[in-house]
Amino acid sequence: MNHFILSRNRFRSFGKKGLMNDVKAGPEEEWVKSGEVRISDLAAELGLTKGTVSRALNGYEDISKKTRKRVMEAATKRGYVPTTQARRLAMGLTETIGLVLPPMPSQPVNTFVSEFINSVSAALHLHGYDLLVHSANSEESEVEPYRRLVQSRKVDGFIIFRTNEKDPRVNYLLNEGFPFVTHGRTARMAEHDWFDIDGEKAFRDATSHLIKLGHQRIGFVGGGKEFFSAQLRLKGFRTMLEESCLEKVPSLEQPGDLTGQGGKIAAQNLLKQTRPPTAILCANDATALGVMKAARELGFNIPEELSVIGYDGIALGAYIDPPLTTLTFSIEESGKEMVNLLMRRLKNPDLPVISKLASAILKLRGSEGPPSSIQNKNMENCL
Amino acid sequence: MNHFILSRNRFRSFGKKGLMNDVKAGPEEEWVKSGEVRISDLAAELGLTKGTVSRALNGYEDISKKTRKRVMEAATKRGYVPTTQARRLAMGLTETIGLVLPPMPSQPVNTFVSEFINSVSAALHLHGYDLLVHSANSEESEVEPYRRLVQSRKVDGFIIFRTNEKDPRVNYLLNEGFPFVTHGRTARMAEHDWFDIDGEKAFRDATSHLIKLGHQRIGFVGGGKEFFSAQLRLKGFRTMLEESCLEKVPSLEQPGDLTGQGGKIAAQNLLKQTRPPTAILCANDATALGVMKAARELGFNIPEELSVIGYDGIALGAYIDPPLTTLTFSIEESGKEMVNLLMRRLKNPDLPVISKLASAILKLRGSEGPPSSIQNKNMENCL
DNA sequence: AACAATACCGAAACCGGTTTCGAAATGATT
DNA sequence: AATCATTTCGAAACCGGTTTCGGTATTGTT
Repeated sequence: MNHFILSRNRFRSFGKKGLMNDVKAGPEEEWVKSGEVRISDLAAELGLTKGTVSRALNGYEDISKKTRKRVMEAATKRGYVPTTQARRLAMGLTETIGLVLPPMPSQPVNTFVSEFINSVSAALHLHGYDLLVHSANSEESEVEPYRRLVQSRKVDGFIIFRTNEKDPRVNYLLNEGFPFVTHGRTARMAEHDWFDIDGEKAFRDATSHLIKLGHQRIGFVGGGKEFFSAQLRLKGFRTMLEESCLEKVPSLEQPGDLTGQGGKIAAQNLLKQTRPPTAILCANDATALGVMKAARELGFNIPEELSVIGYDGIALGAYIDPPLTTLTFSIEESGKEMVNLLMRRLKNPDLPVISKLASAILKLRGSEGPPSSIQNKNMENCL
Repeated sequence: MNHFILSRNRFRSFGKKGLMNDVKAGPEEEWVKSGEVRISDLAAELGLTKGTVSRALNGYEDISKKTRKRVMEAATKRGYVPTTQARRLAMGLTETIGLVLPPMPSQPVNTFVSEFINSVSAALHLHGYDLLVHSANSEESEVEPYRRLVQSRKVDGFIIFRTNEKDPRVNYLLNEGFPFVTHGRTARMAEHDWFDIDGEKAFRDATSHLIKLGHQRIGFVGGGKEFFSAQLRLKGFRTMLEESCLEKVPSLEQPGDLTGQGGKIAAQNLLKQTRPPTAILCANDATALGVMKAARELGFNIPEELSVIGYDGIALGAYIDPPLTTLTFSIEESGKEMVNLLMRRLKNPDLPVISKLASAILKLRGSEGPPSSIQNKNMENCL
C-alpha cells in the first residue's frame, strides 16, 4: 500500500477548497478533487504499470476482463481523467480546430458569426475536438494568424469562412498541405473541401419571385466583388432576368460592401434615378437594412413603392417594419456539415476533394409585394 | 556531422507540397517547411544538447552570448517554432482560457457574443494565451462543460458571461478554486473577480432623460430575474422614479426574457392598459425591438405617442425606423478588462478579489421624445 | 603559479500520457 | 508431460519540450 506516499505528494496546492456545498459528492468519494489523480497514481494503487492502465482504459485487446474491470472501477472511483496535453503530445495530434475571425470593422450584423461558432463548436465536440478561436489583427497579413497556428502546431485543421475568390489563406494552407474546409467557394475550390450555400439559385428564386409579382425594373446591391459568393448572387440575378426576357440595365446593378452604410449609399444611387427600380435585391440583410433606411428617407413606401429582399435570414429582420423578406439557411447545418467534411479529411488526408452545396429558402415576411404601377407590358412573348 | 541522419528522418510526410508560389521564401532557406524542425534537430545541428538550446532560446543567464547568438540564428534560419503541446506539458500550464457559450435559443440579436469573443481573443493573444470556445449542450447541466474542461485540464481559467444571481458555474469554480472572471455580478461577487457595466446608473440616466422630456408614466420591461443585471437595471429605474417623486406603478413593470418575443408580449400588456405609459424602458435592444413591433401593431407612433429606449447599443439599431435610442458600452473594453483581471489572477492566485465597473452611455437616436399629451402637472414640488 | 570564483554547458530527470516489444503465465494440444 | 499457442502484462522508448544539478573550463585573485 505504498500508493499513499506516491499519491499524497501529487496533491499540490490547486486552490483553496471551501465546504463541498453545491457540489454533489457521494459519501464514499472523499478525495475526489477534480483532475488531481494521474495515471501513475492509478497504476501504483492497482499494482500495475502506466502502460497497462493506459491500455486497459483505451480498450486494448490484450488486457484481461478482470484487470480491465479493476482499472475502470478504480478510475471512476478516483475520478481519473487523462491530462489532455499529455495525451495529445503522445499521440501527435492536437484534437483542436482553428477558427480565425476576420477583422470586424463595426459590422452591423454579426449574428451569423456567433451562431456559426456555436454550431461548429458543438459539432466538433461530438468528435472529441476543441475549437480554438483566434482573432485577426488587422495590422498584419491575413495569413499570419494561420501561419502561427500551423507552425506552433496548435491545431490540426481550420474552418475558414467568408472566403474571397483569390484567398491568401487558402493559398497558404494548400501550399502547406494543411487540412481545412471553407464556408464558401474560391478560385481553387477544386483543390479543397468546401461547403457553401447555393447563392446563385437563391437569387434566381428571389428574382423570379419578384418578376412573378410583376416587377420589371429590379435593382441589385452586391457585396464586395472580392467575395466569390457575391459574384454568384449577382450571377443568379442576371440569369433569371435573362430567362425572363428582361433587359439587363447596368445602372440597376450597384456595388455594395455587405454593410448597412454601403446599402444606404447604393440605394440612394438607385432611387434617385429618373426611372428608379420597383424592387431591390440585396446581397445580405445588413445591406437591405441600409437600403430600407435610404428608401424611407427618400419617401419610398415599402413594400408599396419599393420591394426589398435581403439575404442571411437574421432573426431580427422579423422585428423591423416592414419585416424583411430574406433568403435564409440553416447555420447549424452549415457548421455540422463543415465539421463532417473536415473530420473526414483529417482521418484520411488523401481522399479526393469533396464539397457540399446547401440551398437557401426564400422567407417571405412582408418587405416585398407587387409594384404599384402596373407595368406588365409584355411578359408572355418571351422567345 | 551526424545531424543529417538525425534530422532527415524527422521530415515525415506532412502533406504534399506544391510549388512554393505565393509563399515568400528567401533564396537561402530551402527546407523551410513549417513546423518540421524540432529542438533536438537544432541541438544536433549545433552540437549542443536540447537543454542548452532551450535555455538559450528562453533567455537564461547561464548561456554565453556567442552561443545564444548561434542558437537564435539557427532557430530563425531553420524556422524553428517550439511545439506548443510539449512546452505546455512541461511547464504544467495550458495557456488557454475557456469560454462556454450559453445555449442560444434563437436569440434575435447575438451580435454581442461575436464581438465579445473577438475582443477577448485579441486581448488574450497579447498575453500568449489562446481562447477555447465551447458550446453548451442544453440537455446537460450548466456546469458540466466547465467540469469537463477543468478535469481534462484543457484550460487555466474561464471567462464567464451572462451571469445569474445564483450561478451554478460560479459556485462550482469557486469550490474548485479554479480561476475565472465574470462579466456581470453574482450573489457571490465578493468572492470572485468580476467586470460589469453599471446598469443601475445607466437606467437611472435613461429614466432621468425620459422624465426631463416630460414623461410621467414610464413602463419598464425587464429581463429574466435570474439575471443579476436585470435586477440592477430595474433598481436604477425605480431609484430615479423615486428621486423624481413619481409614484411607482406596479402594473408598469413588466417581466421580460431579453428576447424580441418577450418584449412584444410585455408591450402588449403595457399598451392595452387604460392608461398606457408614454415611454417604455427595455432591458435590452432585442426586447426593445419587440416592444416597437407591438406598438406598431397597436397603432402607437414612435416616438410621438410612445418613446422606447433599449440597452446594448447594437449597431443595427441605427437602421430601423425610427432608429433605436439605446444604452451602449464598449464591448472591446469589456473583453480587454476581463482578460486583464484574469491574467492578474493567474499570475497570483492569492491576490484579493478585484472588480471593475464600466459605465454605459445613452445614445440618442430618435426613438424617444417628449410625450404628446403634456401631463407635467407637478414636477417641481418634489420634497 | 596555485587557488577560488565564476561562466558555461552537458546529463538527466521530468511533465503525463501512448505504444511497441518481449517475456512470463496460462491454456490447449498431442 | 512436453510442446506450442495464447493470453496478459511489464519494461522501456517515445512525444518535444523545460528545468535542476553538477562538472569543466575559464577567469580573477593573491
